[in-house]
Amino acid sequence: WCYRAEQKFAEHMKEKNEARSEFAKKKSLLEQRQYLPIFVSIFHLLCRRSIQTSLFFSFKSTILDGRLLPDRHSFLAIYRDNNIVIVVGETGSGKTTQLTQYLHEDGYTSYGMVGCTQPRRVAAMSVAKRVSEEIGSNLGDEVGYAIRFEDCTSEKTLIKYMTDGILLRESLRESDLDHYSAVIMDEAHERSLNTDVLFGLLREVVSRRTDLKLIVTSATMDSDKFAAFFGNVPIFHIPGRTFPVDILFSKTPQEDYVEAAVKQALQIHLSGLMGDILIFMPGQEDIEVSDMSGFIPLLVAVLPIYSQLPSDLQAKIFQKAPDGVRKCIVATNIAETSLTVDGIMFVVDSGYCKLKVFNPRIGMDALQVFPISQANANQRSGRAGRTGPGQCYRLYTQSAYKNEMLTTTIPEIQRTNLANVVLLLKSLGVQDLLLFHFMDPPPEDNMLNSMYQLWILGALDNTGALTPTGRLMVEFPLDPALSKMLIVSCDMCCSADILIIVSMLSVPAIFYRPKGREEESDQVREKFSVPESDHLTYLNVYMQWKNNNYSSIWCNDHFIHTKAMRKVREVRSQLKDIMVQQKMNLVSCGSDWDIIRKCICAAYFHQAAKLKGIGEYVNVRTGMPCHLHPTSSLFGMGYTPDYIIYHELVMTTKEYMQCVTAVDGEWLAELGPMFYSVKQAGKTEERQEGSFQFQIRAKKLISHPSAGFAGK
DNA sequence: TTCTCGATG
Repeated sequence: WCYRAEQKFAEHMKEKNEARSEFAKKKSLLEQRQYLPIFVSIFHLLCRRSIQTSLFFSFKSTILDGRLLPDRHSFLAIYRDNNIVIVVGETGSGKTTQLTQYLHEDGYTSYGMVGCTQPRRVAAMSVAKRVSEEIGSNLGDEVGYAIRFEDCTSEKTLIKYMTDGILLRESLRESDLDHYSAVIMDEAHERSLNTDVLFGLLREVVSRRTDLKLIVTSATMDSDKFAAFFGNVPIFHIPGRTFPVDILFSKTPQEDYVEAAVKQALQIHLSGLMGDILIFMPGQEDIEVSDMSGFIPLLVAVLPIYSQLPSDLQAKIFQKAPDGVRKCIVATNIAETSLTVDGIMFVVDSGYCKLKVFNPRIGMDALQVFPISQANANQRSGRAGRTGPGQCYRLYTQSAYKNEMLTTTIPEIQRTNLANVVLLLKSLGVQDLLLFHFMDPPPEDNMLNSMYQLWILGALDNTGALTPTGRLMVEFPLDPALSKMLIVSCDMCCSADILIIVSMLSVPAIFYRPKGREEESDQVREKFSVPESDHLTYLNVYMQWKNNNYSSIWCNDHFIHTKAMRKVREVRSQLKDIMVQQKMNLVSCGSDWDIIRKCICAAYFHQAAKLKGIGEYVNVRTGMPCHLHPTSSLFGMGYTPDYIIYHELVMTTKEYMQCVTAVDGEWLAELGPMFYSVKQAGKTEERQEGSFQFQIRAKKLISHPSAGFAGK
């Protein structure tokens, strides 16, 4: 009974509604709601302190009545007495759709909205749609949602679903969140960057506003930690409805996880058991390399899925395979949380994932393969138990799981560049960032480095306070250096052009390089190439796309991701609105591309490299060798400028600079005087014309500002 | 001469 209910409820999350379940057709929405575990089952309350009394009464009344009362009553009773509650809601418990409605039904929406945050946009949209149907109103009236680029709420809205990033932005405008009577932070156990910042902020807001209620959802394993962080608050457990999954560990460690995964999938297939297979791999490359050719005569549809895959190919994993054909989906961790495929009976888990880790000391990201955490492993195996009992084959030993894996993944806030977080907190008036209450504080090094970077960009002054430039930078949903570039471009009269470049840089992967057609796509890409700059190459691509009426056919013909370009246009339009609002003028410099390069230099002078040898560069400040990425316009051309700036430094197989632009040495000294000085070199034999030659040297900083504002 | 895990504003 339980299993069937879960199966049916899974239906409502599907984007396409044509296959509405019989359950959904027969039962009214109210009846469906009452089937949910959150409504009918007993809450297991691990209570603390004074909460015990109120819990006692609510359970007592349950028993007195002689039947199981819907435990929403005991939940609401506890909630009335506590400003913050942790809810452990397992998959299929109904917490996401029901908690908001309970609060609404209990009168909380009479003095403000009930807000519910989600880490992902699709979730915010689809849940809002479902809840508006349950309440019986049009989406956008009583129940609405807000995500970037789309605000589907009105003055009537009482229940608002949104991404956590939106709530964070709202707190900039209204730091006490006065519009809300209650906030539910859903999927908080995923610990997104925004969630972690909101944790610290909301903890303060609740202490200031005694009428604001907060619910934080968590996974079982970190509920105690969450409760402690918010001040020993009560924890509710709501059971879920999923099918049992057999977990099978590898007896010995696997050396080659790709090969092991393929073998395991074949073995499952030959076992004669029915059901689709989902394989978790760390990255796109492993997925493409996975040689499933042994499957072809055996009636298996091998389907790759990763975020960079064009959407028409992505859609294939949701299509029903022909009769008698088994689907074998090979996925990155996109299939862990972001998308759900029904009918998976077998999961094969490589035990690895790719993560970006930031090294503040050298300002470099590294994209590395790491063992997954136990939480990841459980999430992956759970994917086999959504529509029936399943099996999960883990390509690692039980001892590796127990002894080598972390219980949970290191939260993003501890492994990312914090410049944006620091800027946001500064603008929210947080004086001493090192004392800000993070659940898991980021490394101090990282915080100081981010403050330093903001000082370089002129967003913070010598005392660590926000400057007018910094205040303007916060307005943009961009990384600080990109905001800075946009602001500077107004004075340099190339804002319309920089606006496009900034928008292009805000979107991943413009160029598409399909397997088997690498050379062909490289040749097409070269046609867009501006020899001295990848930034200008991007501008060129956008202008040509615009001249071709933003055509998607044109994109396909030129190996350009249509989806990415559409997003560029959306971002551009949003940024333009903010510029208009901030009274920043929009002007193009036409074909004077030197101005554009100088403008880029004004915001990125801190990421400069100097030519050393043929096609080899070293970082001007650190002396560290770094390489042009083979996708760069400057790569392999005869043209090797003395100085370049880079947008990003990523360590993969080597230290690669991604997106570079040639700059004049004098610009570096002019725009980044805290780093560079111009030194007049003596005439040397090799140099002709006797002209001054400039040597840009990294200058030792006279005063390191972090010393000044570490404590303040 | 390489490849970008996943999300967000």
